[in-house]
Amino acid sequence: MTKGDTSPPLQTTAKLPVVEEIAQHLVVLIRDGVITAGTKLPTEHTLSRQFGVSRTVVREAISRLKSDGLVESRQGSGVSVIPASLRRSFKLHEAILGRQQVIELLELRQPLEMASARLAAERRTSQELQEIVEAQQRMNVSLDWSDEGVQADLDFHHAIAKATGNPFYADFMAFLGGALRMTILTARSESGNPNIKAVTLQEHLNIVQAIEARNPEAAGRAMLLHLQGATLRMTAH
Amino acid sequence: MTKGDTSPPLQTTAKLPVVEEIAQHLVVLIRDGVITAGTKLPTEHTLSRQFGVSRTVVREAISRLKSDGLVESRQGSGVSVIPASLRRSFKLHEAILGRQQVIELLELRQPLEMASARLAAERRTSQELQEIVEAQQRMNVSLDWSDEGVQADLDFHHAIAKATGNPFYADFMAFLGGALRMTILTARSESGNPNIKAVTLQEHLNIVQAIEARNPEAAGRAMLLHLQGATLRMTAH
DNA sequence: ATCTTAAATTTGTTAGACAACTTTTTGTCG
DNA sequence: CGACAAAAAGTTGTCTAACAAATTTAAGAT
Repeated sequence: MTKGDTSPPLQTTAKLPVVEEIAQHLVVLIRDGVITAGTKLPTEHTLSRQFGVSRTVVREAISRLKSDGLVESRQGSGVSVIPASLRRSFKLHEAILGRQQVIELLELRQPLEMASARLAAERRTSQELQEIVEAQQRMNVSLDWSDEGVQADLDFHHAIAKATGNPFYADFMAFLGGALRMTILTARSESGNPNIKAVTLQEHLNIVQAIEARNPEAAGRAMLLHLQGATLRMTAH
Repeated sequence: MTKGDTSPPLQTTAKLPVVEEIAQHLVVLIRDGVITAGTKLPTEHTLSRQFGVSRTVVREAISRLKSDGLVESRQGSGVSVIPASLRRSFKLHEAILGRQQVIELLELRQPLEMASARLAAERRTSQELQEIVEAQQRMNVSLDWSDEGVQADLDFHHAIAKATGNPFYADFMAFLGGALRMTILTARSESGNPNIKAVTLQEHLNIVQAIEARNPEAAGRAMLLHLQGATLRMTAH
């Protein structure tokens, strides 16, 4: 008879770790301007007593804020809040995205993917083109429309982003792809339409051909068509 | 007396904190695939001995990785690496950007700013328009071409991003603006050309008018012109 | 061999201590 | 009284030790 299996303490929400809770609490305090930029946080001792936890836990929470560039600590002085938007971190607050958020994220992705395709068409080397084709083919042979197929799809877009020669494109596309991965997976599993795969492959082929021909305009246009189609397939419940 | 007058540059390397160093080391291990996704990290005790630091430090480092969604820890089991691209964090590794990185970051920003302007022209409310105009005017009255002028400039772009109604645009633009802030500041201080300000203000005015007229095409075009000009001013040392 | 139970691992959290550094206070001298 | 130097207090950085909680592994009994 384990003790923690029943009767959730129903105090807040769930059993989310103490450190995470405190970190989030501090983030809210900073974001809402309760703790103005430039001023200092309460001391670790104070926060420790205030939250009823040990200093270690407080330090781990603050360490996360430092990692995100939200605060800066100087030994002997204290922990000061860094001016409003100098955070060098962009993160999704929740791991799982709601429907509205997926739409918004796709709306952010669209212009980036188009620019990515255009730049790739301009700058791609033969080696980078080969990697794009390889991902395309791997998606082609994936019989089942599930995990590895989605992975090949994401790799396809990532390969294009890498072909821009701009590492920020590559990194950010990988980030966005990871965030949308689950959504893509569920969307495809729910709609059992086998026709979708053929359509997607044709759209991909158009993009590849434009990049191969070093035609930025055509590449951007083909990517736009692909994304519009994909968005419909993903968001039309 | 300003705070930055001390701290002579005799550090250059050995200054970075222990926790940060270890965290970065672990990130590299994961990114380079030395520790495969799905497998577990060495135990905290092992890492502690391996790095020659206490378990507290190791825990703080791991806590940062957890915050970025890179790893997941289960009490009693261990710390397992989360599948490659499920990280819900996009961050700049270095706080200070080199010249090449600035160019690349601007290249990433351009299509986003254009899309932002287009969407803002479509969806902006009168209140959001007012905020854009307010930032524009604040930039106008800022006599000196320094800190608050740059802040108003960033606020201008941020206000446009907020007017898209898409919070991801707003957040990401704030993030990019913060990253480029220093570069903008130094670029403007170095080139003492007072004509630049008039040009920039005129470019901003064109954008505002297009958004006010709810003309997405014109807004995107005006933003493109503005960014191309700004890029030249920033990168042509 | 299978199930149950105990022991060993491993992370989560707490407590206290000392070092390194900064800020504040105090003491001294001009 | 004011300025400067030294001492004291405060704060973050790191370490050690310990226990709690959860999981995994090993041992034991039927």
